[in-house]
Amino acid sequence: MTTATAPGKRANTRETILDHAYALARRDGLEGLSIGTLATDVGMSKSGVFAHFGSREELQMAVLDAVSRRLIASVLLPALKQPRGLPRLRAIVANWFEWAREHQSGCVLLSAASEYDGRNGALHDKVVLQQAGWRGELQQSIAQAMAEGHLRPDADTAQLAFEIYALMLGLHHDAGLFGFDEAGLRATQAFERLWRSWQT
Amino acid sequence: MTTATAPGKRANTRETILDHAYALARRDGLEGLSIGTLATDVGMSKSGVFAHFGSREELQMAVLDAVSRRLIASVLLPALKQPRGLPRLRAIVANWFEWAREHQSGCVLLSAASEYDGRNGALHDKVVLQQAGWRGELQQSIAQAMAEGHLRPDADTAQLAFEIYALMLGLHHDAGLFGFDEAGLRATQAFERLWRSWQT
DNA sequence: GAAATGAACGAACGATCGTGCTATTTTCTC
DNA sequence: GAGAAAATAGCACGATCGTTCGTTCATTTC
Repeated sequence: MTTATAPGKRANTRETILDHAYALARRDGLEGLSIGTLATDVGMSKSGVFAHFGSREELQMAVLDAVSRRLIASVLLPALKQPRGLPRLRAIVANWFEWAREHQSGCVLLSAASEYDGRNGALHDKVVLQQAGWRGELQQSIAQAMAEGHLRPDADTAQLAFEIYALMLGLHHDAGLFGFDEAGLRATQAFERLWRSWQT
Repeated sequence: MTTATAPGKRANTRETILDHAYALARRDGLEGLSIGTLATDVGMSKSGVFAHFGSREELQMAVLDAVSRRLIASVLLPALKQPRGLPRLRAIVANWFEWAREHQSGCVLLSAASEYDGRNGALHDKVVLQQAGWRGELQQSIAQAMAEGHLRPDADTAQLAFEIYALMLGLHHDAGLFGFDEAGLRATQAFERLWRSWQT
C-alpha cells in the first residue's frame, strides 16, 4: 500500500523552499539570499532548488509575493472583522504592531523597499507596486473612517496614510536597533496623539 | 618643477577611495559593496584598494564613519548658526530635508540600519551607536527648545525625537519609491502639525 | 511490464568574492 | 642622484556565486 504521493508534490516542496527562503531573507535581505545557502538550509541540492524557480530573480520575486500574502493574511484580513471606520483602522495598526513585534529584526518588505528603491528592474517594480497597494489599503480604510464620521471630514487620506506609515517605519527602525519594548511604547503614544488630532 | 606631492598622499587616496565607496554603497548598500567593483571604479587594483583598509569590514566601517561625518557637516553643524531652541531644531530638520533630497535613492546610514539591525558584529555595533548618537543630538536640541520656552515644558524629549525621526524615515521611504516631491510635501505638512502640537 | 513524466541530484562552468603574498613602481629623505 | 620607505600592482589561493547539463530514481500512464 504505497502512499500515493499527492499530486501537489511540486507546489508542496516549492512552498517549503519559500518558507526557508523567507526566513533567510529576513536576516540577510533579498539581495543577501543565495541559492546555495538556501539549498543547504532546505536540505536539497542547489540545482534541485534552482529548478523550482528558473532564476534567482524569480526566486526573489516569489519570496516577495509570499511575504506580501503573509502580511495581508496577518494584518489586513483579521481587521475586516472589525466594523468599518476607525475601529478597523485601529485594528490594522494593532495587527501591524504584532507583525512588527514578531519581525523585530527584519521585515522583508521593508528591507526590500530600501534595497530596491534606487534601482530598476522587475524587483524594483514589484516593490513599488506592493508599497503603493499597501498605502492604498490604508487610504481606503481612512476614507471609510471619514465617511463613518470617525475622522474629521477635512482630513487628507494620503496625508494621514503617510503619517501612519511613517510611524510604523519608526517603530520598525527603533525596534530593530534598540529593542521592541521602548519602540512600541513610543509608537503607541504617537498613534494616540495622531488619532486624537484627526478625530471628530 | 615637479609638484611636490603632499605628505598626506596616503590619506589623500584613501579619501578618494572612500568617495567612490560611498557612491557605490548608496546604490547597493554596505553589504553590496565589493572591493573588486570599487577598485575598478577608482581605477586601482584590487590589492591596492585592499591595502588601505586591511579587510572588507574595515572598509565598510570607514564608509560608515565617512557618511556620518558628512551628515554631521551637512545637517548638524550648519544648524548651529541658528539660535538655540526651536529655530535650531527646525534648521536641523530643514537641512535633513535637503540631505534626503540629494540622497533620494539611498542614504547609507539608513540602509545600513536595516542591513545590520538583526545581526551582531562590529558593523551592527557601530550602526547602533551612530543611530543612538544621532537620536541624542535630536533630544538635546529638543531639550534646549523646551528650556527656551519654545516647546511645551511637559514635552517628552525621547518621544518627540522618535516622532521626528519617524517622519524623516517616512520622507526617505516615500521619496525613494514614489519621488521626492510628493514625499516632501507630506513630510512638510506632518512636521508643521508636529510643531504646532508641541509648541507653547 | 514498458514507456513516459517529472523531481531532485551531482558535477562542472565561468565569474566574482575576500584575502594573502611578492614584485614593482612611486615617493620621501638625505 | 642614491638609498629607504611607502604605495600600488600582479598573481594566485580557496570559496562561493548563479547557472547549465546530463543522469538517476520514483511515480504515473499506457
